[in-house]
Amino acid sequence: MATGRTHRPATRSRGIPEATVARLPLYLRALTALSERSVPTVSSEELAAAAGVNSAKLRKDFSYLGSYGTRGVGYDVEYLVYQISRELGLTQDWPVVIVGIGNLGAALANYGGFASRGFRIAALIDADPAMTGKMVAGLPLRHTDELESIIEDNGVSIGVIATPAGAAQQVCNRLVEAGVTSILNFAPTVLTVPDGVDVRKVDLSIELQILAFHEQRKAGEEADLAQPDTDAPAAPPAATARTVPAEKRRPEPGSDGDIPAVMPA
Amino acid sequence: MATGRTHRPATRSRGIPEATVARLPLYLRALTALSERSVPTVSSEELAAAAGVNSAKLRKDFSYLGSYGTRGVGYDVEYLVYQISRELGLTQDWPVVIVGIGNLGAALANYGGFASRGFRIAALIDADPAMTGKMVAGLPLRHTDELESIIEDNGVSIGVIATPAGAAQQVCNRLVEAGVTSILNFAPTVLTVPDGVDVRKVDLSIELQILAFHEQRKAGEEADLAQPDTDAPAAPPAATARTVPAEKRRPEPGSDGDIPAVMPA
DNA sequence: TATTGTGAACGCTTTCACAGCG
DNA sequence: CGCTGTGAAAGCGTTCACAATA
Repeated sequence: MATGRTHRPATRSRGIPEATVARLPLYLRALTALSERSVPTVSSEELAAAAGVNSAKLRKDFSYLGSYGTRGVGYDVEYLVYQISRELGLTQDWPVVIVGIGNLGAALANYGGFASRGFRIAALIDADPAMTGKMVAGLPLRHTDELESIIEDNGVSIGVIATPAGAAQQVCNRLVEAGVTSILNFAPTVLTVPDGVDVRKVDLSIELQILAFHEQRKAGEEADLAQPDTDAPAAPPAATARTVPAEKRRPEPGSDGDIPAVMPA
Repeated sequence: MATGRTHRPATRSRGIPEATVARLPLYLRALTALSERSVPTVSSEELAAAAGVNSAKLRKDFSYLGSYGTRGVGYDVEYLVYQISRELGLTQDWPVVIVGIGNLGAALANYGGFASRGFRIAALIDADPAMTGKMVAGLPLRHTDELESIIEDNGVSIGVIATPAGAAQQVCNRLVEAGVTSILNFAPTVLTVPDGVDVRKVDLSIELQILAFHEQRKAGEEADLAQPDTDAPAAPPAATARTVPAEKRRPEPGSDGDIPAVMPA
């Protein structure tokens, strides 16, 4: 690198590692905050701290975009904001639809992060006819029947699925059929899509379970040799079926109200 | 492995790769579905398909837990459900608090995935005094003042932060101070925590930005040599500050209502 | 025979450490 | 001198392909 900067720093984009792409939004956020405080330049060390990564990683990441820094000085904040925004495709307008306006869908519609940075909610779509026309986040709910026309009319290529698990695949199919090629899935299901369609999933229950794993680890380290195999079945792998010792949750008097148990775990 | 199965398949847990841990909940979900359909055994191929991974990966993952399968047959569904549940720490009760009951917090409180699998909402906490006592998901909202006592009284070690970005670090500090050691963060900020505290973040805006990157890629591949550098500033890295070409979003007549623009990107 | 369990190869990601340069 | 940019090394994670075995 260093030498030979050709005339197109633009489509040098070929082959930015996925791990780097996933961090660019983080850097962008930190840079935006600096920009708002009118900080003109920032070192890799400072920016890395703000983004919660280490500086070597950050420098390596930026090296995939080009040589945008100045040795001995750091990075120009505004310039980097622009370059990263462009790299991420945020200098253009991305109409999105949100399908499934329950608690979560409504939260998403009201979430500022969607409206900012080039994302624009083209429509909120729900299957419940009784909800059609109701206003959420300033937008009228549209019925699922209109899904295809909404997508085509608005040139929507990004869809957000916030339906119950059972409806997700079907909604997904219709989105893809209508032309959506990127999907953000909040429903706790594995979606099957054709090649060329990207799916990212956000799964609250999975995140909690990962935390529980580590939490258990911590607890186990203290007591260590405790936990002499609770009442675990030492059943031979392919013998009589073993059942989880049923619900052994203590419902803690007075705090287990009517929490819906959808069991999407 | 194979040979020498010692008496404690239990705390063989040492050193399960993080990537594997992150997939265990996925397998568990697929297995639970099979269990509900009373399917007795499943092959790595079938289970992998249901979980959306390839079978080699699944077998490797399971190999870290122990030899729970039967060659020529497959895995006993119930037995695996139990083993994975135990590995993840889901056979015990995990009281959690959710802090910040806005749109998102309420959605989380109502989300079935929280209530299932050993997670129990110990309390919903919000800073707004006007909200205190209001019922959400069958639980009364508690005021932030009670945060410490709630955590101590209930032995809460997992906290969910769904506050605005500005309040997140402060809430986090109080949670950690009171004894929480695992945090699921929905606020778009980097949280700083002491060693020994786990943080996982869920960031809607980041996921969308990653999708936008790939989406842009796809579009670029079609038109390819098009996009001759929109109006990009070829500014020398450390020269005069470059500003993003201001808002060039077309507000698409009639659809840019009062969407809050919090800009947490 | 069908399918698991796993060494070994491969590829991606992170980290190191320092040359290059303003 | 200070800080970026980057080869090279180290560390993980995935995939291959096949020996082990119920």
